[in-house]
Amino acid sequence: MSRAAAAAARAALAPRGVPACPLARIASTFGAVGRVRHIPAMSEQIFEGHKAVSIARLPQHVGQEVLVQGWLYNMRSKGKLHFLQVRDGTGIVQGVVAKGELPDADFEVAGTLTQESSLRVVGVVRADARAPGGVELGVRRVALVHRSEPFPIAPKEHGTGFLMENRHLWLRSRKPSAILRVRDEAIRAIRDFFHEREFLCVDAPIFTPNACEGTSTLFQVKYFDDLAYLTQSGQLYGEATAMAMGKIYVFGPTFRAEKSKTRRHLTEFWMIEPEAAFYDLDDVMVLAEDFVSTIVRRVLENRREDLKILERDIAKLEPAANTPYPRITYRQAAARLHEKGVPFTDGDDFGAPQETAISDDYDRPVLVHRWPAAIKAFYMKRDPQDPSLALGVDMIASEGYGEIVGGSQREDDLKLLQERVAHENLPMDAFQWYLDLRRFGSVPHGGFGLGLERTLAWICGVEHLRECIPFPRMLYKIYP
RNA sequence: UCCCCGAUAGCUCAGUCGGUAGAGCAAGUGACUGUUAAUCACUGGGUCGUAGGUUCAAGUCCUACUCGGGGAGCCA
Repeated sequence: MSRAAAAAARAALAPRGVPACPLARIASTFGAVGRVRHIPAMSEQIFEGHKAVSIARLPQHVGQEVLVQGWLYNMRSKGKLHFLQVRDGTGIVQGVVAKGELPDADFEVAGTLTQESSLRVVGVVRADARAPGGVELGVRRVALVHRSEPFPIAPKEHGTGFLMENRHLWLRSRKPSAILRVRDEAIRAIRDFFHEREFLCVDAPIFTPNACEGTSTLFQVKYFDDLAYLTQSGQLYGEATAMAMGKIYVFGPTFRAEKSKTRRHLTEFWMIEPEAAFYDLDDVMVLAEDFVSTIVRRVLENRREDLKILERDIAKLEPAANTPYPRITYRQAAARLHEKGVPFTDGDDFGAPQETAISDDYDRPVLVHRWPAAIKAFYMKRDPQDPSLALGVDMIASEGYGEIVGGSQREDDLKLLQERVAHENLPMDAFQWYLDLRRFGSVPHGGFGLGLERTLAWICGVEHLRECIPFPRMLYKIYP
């Protein structure tokens, strides 16, 4: 179909009173689409002749009479006026219900609405400087879909324990909704980032026959007549796939059964693990800073309103949208800790206080590389300049949010890797397939893992990791 | 596994020296044509986490347990 013919077809199909090309609006919201080769059938919801419009897109419909479908977030009444705060997941808009401007029966219904009642509202979109979102709705019809029972979460202060017990309902509130939208943006930024750089999305298994790194406590499950574990990392499988496809990433859930009871831990979280053949440690570090800065940039570009709802100090986030990120060695970091008087024993891993002290020196995340091999995983390659060091790198987020990336160049020599497996008392048989990767065309390679929820907690500036996933799984907590 | 803190109305909390249970908000009713967590008036609302102990008397003191929160270790 020629471009002109496509335009004509679009014009013919476009409903009255809306712009001729709905795809143009989608393109502007979701990023550029290529040449439009066909016009998809879009699901449209009509009520009494009015087309449903999401609250986020109301500013594009000023002057039009539209349908909004959603839930009552809050209501205030003033005499013969009702102010309905209606939410639909994309935003909140105020509907002004004035007696005389709609059927009396609808006015009466509006007056008796309870919080979180579901409803359809038809009204005229009008720009109003007093409205927080810039527009409000002059209501012409109110149709109750379901009258809500008293809603447990009043627009008031609540404790985190109570809110988490009602997580299925709390998701409807402003802050959780904003975080879910930022999460969606970050996930799409991640997929776009890797696609643009020719990394293929592959999936690693969730059931695994053995502990990947042999260290963490894992969830045990019955696997027919055997035992299996829920994966703690897709990395080893990622390495195998990278030897097949060159550059890949694994994006999936990860499970840890450790009894960590802090705001920085979940038992189920999402991890993104790129792995690339022919990458050395420097390549891994460049990739990591490029990656994290891209996620930050995308959220700043497309989800600024949500960051405002979250009261995020954007000035503190903006430097992280630019590369390069500072890089220091473990030894330099250790020296700096001593300089600052932070308690620390050389050779140890960093705990939360050490991470915070290191990151406080910079306005963006910092990469700490070349760690003592003794405290790092068996698969990390030794530094040829100093075999006591592993070619590993951690990225520590700013403002005390801690480690968000852990990565390394992998050991690609069969003999050395076998020695490491033996030294760590790992089951050699279970690792034969992994060792095969060093038998058949072994190459230098590396990658890292990024914890999605920790990254989101930092970007959103929220205190608790559990707020960054719709239904968090934590120590002893699995409801709702 | 260890350390610290907490549990009183639907929610957030106060409750003095041990002496018969309080507030704000929410809910219900009513008033008000520009409210932004509206305001005002009235109304209803309690097995003080559970079990035991001390005492004439326990929300309050003691012990154990349960649940929740924070942290250490471990990790992303």
